[in-house]
Amino acid sequence: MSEVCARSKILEAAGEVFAEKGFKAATIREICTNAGVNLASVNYYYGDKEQLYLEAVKLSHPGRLGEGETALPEDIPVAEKLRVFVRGLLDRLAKDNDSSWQVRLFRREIIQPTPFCRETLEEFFRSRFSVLEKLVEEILPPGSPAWQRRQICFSIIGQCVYFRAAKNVVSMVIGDDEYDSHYNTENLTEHILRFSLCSLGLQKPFSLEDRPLEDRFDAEIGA
Amino acid sequence: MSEVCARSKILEAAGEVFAEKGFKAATIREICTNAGVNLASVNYYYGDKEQLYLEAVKLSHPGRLGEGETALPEDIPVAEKLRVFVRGLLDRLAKDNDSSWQVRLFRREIIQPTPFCRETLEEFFRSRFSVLEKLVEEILPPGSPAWQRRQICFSIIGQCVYFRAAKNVVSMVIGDDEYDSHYNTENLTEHILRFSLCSLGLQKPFSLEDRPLEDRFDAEIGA
DNA sequence: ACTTGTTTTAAACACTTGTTTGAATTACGT
DNA sequence: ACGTAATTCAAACAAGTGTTTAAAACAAGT
Repeated sequence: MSEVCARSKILEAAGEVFAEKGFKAATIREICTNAGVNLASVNYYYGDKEQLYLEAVKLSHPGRLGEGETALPEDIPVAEKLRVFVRGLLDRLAKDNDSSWQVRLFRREIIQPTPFCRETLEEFFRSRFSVLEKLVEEILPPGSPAWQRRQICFSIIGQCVYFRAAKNVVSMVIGDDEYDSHYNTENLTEHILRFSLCSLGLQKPFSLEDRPLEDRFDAEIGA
Repeated sequence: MSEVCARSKILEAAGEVFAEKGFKAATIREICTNAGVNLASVNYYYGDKEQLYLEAVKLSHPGRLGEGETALPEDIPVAEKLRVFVRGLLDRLAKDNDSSWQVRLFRREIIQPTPFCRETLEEFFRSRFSVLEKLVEEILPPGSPAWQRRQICFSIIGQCVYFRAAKNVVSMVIGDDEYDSHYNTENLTEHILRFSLCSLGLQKPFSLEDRPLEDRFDAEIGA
């Protein structure tokens, strides 16, 4: 198609294949075929497969992209900020994502980090996590311990990741119909947000009245 | 050590190696070496690698083991039942588990199912899920839609799976010290249980008083 | 002791993988 | 046009994989 040099053609094809199959299952032969270059070109331009993968992941880093999603709107209620965060994360993790390989490859690294680019990912995780942590800190009472705050953050993140990563398991249990109708990004955002806001006391719990009180609030847990 | 036939020696060694490295990365050569049998024995006794894996997974199925953890105690409050469920799941998913390869191999299949034994797993998932679903049904108001109930179930399961499966990410963000002190099975059980019970209205939310009310309950979400 | 069927063995096969090689081709400055 | 460097290419290499083979060793029945 485009008249670009072989080096970038390789990287483009490699990103696509790596995003599709992962590091191990992707083969240099397929990458070179798709790129329309000779088999030896990968080693000529990038040294070996591992360095090629690292270059691809570096290019997939959202910091390098102009997505600028790390900044949350300022002048909205904290619950709304949380919704933006949850939807953003779900979007990024969306399985049926026909977006660029950068997004898909980076999602791969989020869900199953390879040992090659640990530091590249670590920086991303920390920065994203701190956004959520500040958000939860706004909600929790001032005296709350930091470890508890972080556990809550991971509970929120965990739901997002699980719903996306375990699509197979979910649809295996509930069937494809219900999955299609209740597990798109919109549905999941609302559910996870509500589930989490209830815990945080910003929304009424799923079950409030119309239940007998004898077995309510009587689990001797925590405080 | 023990004087058993080659067939079972292979299965034993295979279970160990499969649990450690997964299907793809495990090699027949390593299995046979560990079992102390000839390389060709796997194909002689089991046909091929795939069938051997399937036999190992079948043997790892908790239904086949005498663990009998599917039955929850009857005469305890529903919140306690949920705790038993959560702890049981966390136990089964525990990363640093020096237990038998059966448990570790089955955990592997739970987190990353291989296409080989889909039906074997499907039965397990459904049965376990229905236990949790009945439990949640007890808590929710009678009119609640089924899809919502199931979403809640997956939110609970998702937390358990994520905290266990994403240990690398978690400790990468918060450091090993905090992980060791606040993310063992006991801590996680209490946290996930509380986070979930809050949502379900069986426990007071993390934040109730001592916060300004202006940004509380004002997210126009759900009902 | 001989036969028959089962198990074990070493070797090879067929295939895929990442990587290297050395010659052929191209690009480009002089 | 020439010469040098960069690039491309087909081919092979080396290591690893699951699998097959055919002969050897063994066990058991008669």
